[in-house]
Amino acid sequence: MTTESRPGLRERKKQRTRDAISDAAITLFVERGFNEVSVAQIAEAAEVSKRTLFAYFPTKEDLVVHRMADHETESARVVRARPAHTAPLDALRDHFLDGLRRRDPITGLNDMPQIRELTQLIFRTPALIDRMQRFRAGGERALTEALCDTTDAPELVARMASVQIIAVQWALSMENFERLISGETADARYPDAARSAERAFALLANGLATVG
Amino acid sequence: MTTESRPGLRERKKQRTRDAISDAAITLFVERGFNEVSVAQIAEAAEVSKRTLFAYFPTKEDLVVHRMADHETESARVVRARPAHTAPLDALRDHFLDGLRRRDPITGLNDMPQIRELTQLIFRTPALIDRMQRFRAGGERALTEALCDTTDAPELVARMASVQIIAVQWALSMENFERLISGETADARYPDAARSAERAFALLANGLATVG
DNA sequence: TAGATAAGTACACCAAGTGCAGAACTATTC
DNA sequence: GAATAGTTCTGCACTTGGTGTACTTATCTA
Repeated sequence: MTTESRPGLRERKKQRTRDAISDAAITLFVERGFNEVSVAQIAEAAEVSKRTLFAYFPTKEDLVVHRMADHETESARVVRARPAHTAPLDALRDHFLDGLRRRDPITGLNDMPQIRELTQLIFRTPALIDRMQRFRAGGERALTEALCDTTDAPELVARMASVQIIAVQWALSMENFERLISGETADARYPDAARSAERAFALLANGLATVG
Repeated sequence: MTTESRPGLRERKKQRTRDAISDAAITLFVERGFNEVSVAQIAEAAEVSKRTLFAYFPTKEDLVVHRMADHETESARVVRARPAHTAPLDALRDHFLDGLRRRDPITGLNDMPQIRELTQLIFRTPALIDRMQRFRAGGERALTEALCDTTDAPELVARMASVQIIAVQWALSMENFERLISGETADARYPDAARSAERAFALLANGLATVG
């Protein structure tokens, strides 16, 4: 009756429940603000018990930020998957620029209403910003390892390079977020965003001494 | 009876109360761990009501991290106060190296028992790490402004330089913290710490392209 | 269809943090 | 130096995030 590749009913139900909870949460948060909605209200809206909600998401913050979890190790993956004879930094720059072109939400350059609302929610809520920073730390660790494994740079250099790169990517994304929040469209912002990214990566490559 | 410069009894009492609460908190936290001590117990140990405790410190985390608040704008101050014809990055490097020599706790290179214990407490407690990151964001903003005000670098460059610098300083301090936590003494660590810092700042100045 | 196993629920509980009304204290003024 | 105005502190009730537990209900397997 069920094909061999399809997960069982149990797994499908779990996924549906998980989505129901997350959707209810984000809808309510966007509507009324993170602190103005209680987890009890979310559980009620998703038609599950509070206890079940916490079985799927360990904290209230995770109801929102779990959607970003995939991106945690993105930079590390890009470095590992880069073509031979390509410098890590070049691969990362190209990937970021491609993200801008594709309007990847992670670059801050996506102005679709749902994504914009989610972004604003996060940036208006200190507790959520804090939580995002934890992903950043994880991303730094993963990138450091990727650099160590795929280049012959000493560990200190890998660590420093990695924190610099993540910091710059983060700052570029933040800048784009802010512009979009203040009303600019993604298409209008794109040319400057791309130029900024190119300059920022050039700065990473060539060093701060070049600007006095 | 009181000299004109001395604050009134009320102010002095406030300061004493504040110190009593903070001291009680840190003593208990170090003894038993952040999550194993409730604010009610801290209030009791400091002989104030829970309500008074929250009048002085807005959250449980602030009981610990308020001691770091002064350092938030340290980098910005260093840049603003640097001698004429000195590059910001040089001033910051010299300041960091001087911090290492002085065993400034902020560099992670102080192994006095009290400071070591406090450091370990923070790094063992995710909630406290999160809170520390908020200082970092403030430090980045302040440094960006300082760079804009005292150099003719465009704002994008100032922003990127600032997040890179703060990221590197943070990573260097973390490295020192970890070494000391794993048993090394500050004096034993010092030579490597200084060399690492010099290399890291050189990397900032010369760029990542220099290392493939 | 029986029974093992996993998911979900109800309920009681703890801790962080807030609002409020009044008590205790400090500063000021006559 | 007593009245009083202004702060700080307290006690208490309350909300909310999060956990432990014993129990029910649903899915899977044989």
